[in-house]
Amino acid sequence: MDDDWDLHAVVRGCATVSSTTSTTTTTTTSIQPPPSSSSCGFFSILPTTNTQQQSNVFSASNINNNPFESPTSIDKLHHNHNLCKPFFFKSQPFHSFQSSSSSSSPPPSSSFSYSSSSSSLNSALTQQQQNCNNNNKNSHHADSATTTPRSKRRKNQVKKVCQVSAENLSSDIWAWRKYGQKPIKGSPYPRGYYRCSSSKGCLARKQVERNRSDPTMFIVTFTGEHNHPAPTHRNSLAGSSRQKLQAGDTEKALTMKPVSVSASPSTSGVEEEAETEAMLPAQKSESEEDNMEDYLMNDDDGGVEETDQLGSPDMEITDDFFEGLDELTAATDGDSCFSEPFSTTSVPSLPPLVANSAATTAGGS
DNA sequence: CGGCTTTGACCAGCGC
DNA sequence: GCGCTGGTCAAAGCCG
Repeated sequence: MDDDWDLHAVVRGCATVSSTTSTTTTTTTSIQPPPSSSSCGFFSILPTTNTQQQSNVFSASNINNNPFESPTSIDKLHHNHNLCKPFFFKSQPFHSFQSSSSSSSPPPSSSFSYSSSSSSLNSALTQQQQNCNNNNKNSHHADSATTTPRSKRRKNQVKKVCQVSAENLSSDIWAWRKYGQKPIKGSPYPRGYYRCSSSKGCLARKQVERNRSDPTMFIVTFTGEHNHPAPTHRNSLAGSSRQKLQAGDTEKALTMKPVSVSASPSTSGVEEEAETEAMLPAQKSESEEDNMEDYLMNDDDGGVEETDQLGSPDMEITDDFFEGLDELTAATDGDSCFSEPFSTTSVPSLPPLVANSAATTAGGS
């Protein structure tokens, strides 16, 4: 009831990008087909360095597609980067930044970090780090978290937090279904809860929340792993559910401000809009698939992109962002995740995928 | 008809 | 042990 914006829409599409924010602005204008070459993955998981061990920070910059991709990709990542694969993130062009001092330099785009419960991020981070390590070693990492039937705020639960822009949000290849929304204390924006709808048994979940400081950006938290391969093709039905927003809406959405928690639910604007923007109906369609495939292919092939690509222009992370994340990342402090300043200036362009990412994934089969 | 969104209520974790 | 808050479930409604 109080929610101002509905995350759902956004989520649907973008699941992958987790971070928070995306710049809506960009979104609208900047939705372009991704250069195949750029291909980037969606997120890049970077192992933070040292001190932090592995609090992996993921930054989603642009996004494209899926955070969790097929295992293959992951493997590559692993081999190459030792990324944590807790969620099967695919690498995408994100910037990863580490935050050294919590808020020192804001990363340009989105950042990804593992965190456990929001309240105990610190511990969580620690654990996460451990998990990451384990994950790297075993690759099962997420199981524990995932398997948990209903894990409500678990300190140990492994979560990945990222900031994504609306664009990124929509770029997710996975299909997400919204199962809840709640107003969060301290935040004018409600948090949307999504679960992977690609597969019934999939434990992957995602939480989308707007950055308080920067409403244009979204904080996405991933929990659990996908127990199925990433959808290569999107179903028309999948996620299709309701996209009413159109370009015009988008603007509105963007315009939306963090109202007090009592905004009307239906507004759902932001997300939807974001999505909408991302996915222009016209663009979506087959081409999207093609692009997606290309994307994926590139990712797989290149694999490397994750790290460098990034160009994620969309995501600009500023102090504001951090401030907002502060709470979330408080724990990260040193570790963290958000630190490197990337220059996200150039946004690669979202693949058409983004457009419907929502549906995207799901269908596959 | 199937799937998704929305919303209220319930349950459980966490901090004090 | 209590209260608060978050996370999930389930029912109703809507849309393609």
